[in-house]
Amino acid sequence: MTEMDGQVPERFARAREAQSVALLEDYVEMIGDLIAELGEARVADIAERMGVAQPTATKAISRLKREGLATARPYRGVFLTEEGADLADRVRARHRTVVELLVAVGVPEGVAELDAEGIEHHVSDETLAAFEGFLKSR
Amino acid sequence: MTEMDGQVPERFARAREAQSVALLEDYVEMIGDLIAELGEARVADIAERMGVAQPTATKAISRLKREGLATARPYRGVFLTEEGADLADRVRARHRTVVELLVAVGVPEGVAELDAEGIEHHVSDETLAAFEGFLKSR
DNA sequence: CAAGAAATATAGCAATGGCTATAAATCAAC
DNA sequence: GTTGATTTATAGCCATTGCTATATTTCTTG
Repeated sequence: MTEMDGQVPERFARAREAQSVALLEDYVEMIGDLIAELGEARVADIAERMGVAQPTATKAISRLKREGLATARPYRGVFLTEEGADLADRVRARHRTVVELLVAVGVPEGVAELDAEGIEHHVSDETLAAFEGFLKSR
Repeated sequence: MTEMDGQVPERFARAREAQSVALLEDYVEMIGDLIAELGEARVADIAERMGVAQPTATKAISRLKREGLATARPYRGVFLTEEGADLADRVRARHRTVVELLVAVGVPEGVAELDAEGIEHHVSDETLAAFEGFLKSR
């Protein structure tokens, strides 16, 4: 045990909070990718890439709209708000940094990609800055 | 984009799976800690340390019993099965390694503890091995 | 050992994130 | 421009993980 015992509940609360944001981040990044590649993000494409059924994607998109990250008209494509696009950029950059960090400490490329998907959502700004510093100073 | 585009849905599915196991791991580790410290794990203590209400802890313990990781009789303490104790040991070791790795690449101790709580559940055996190798070879 | 305090369990609610089945809207092609 | 195919939305289900309120059991103490 460490000297931080008193903060244990807060640690878990923080991890839970991060998890609740993770899905939003994944969807926003994916929508950003689709728009960049295809000019628009269709529900069917989003569902396929996320590996979920189409109604699941529709429901997630509703939440994105509620949170002000995306806009969509019924039976039309999905688009990101400025806030959503900013978030997508940050998520993408963080993902790259996490993969690079993992590779830098010896994790095989493919494994790094797989693990980064889960890890990235729990990397705070401070840790991300440390990762960048480490990568630069090698 | 990388050369792994075809596996994107599997990546997310894997991250989701890891998330569903994370809570079990946290509870098992915490119960192990409590037994080591106090000789037994009471529901009230588990709830307090996990930062959740007592019925939430009770419900989680039911799941642990269902999964064969813990045993408990009503109104009595909670104990780990052999499988649960093994899991607790592995989780604890992995947690330490993740914190050490983070510190090794420049993350401040306190931040490392916070972030590790979320990160550790997404660290595969292969990545963990790479972390250990990196730490040893410094 | 009886009563009150403390701990645990249960009931029931909400949000999230899955799913299938089906309805409704759009698109394509004749 | 209709019709059939495709796409999206909706309805309704399940499990999980939280919560509060309340019942029940155990513990403690006079």
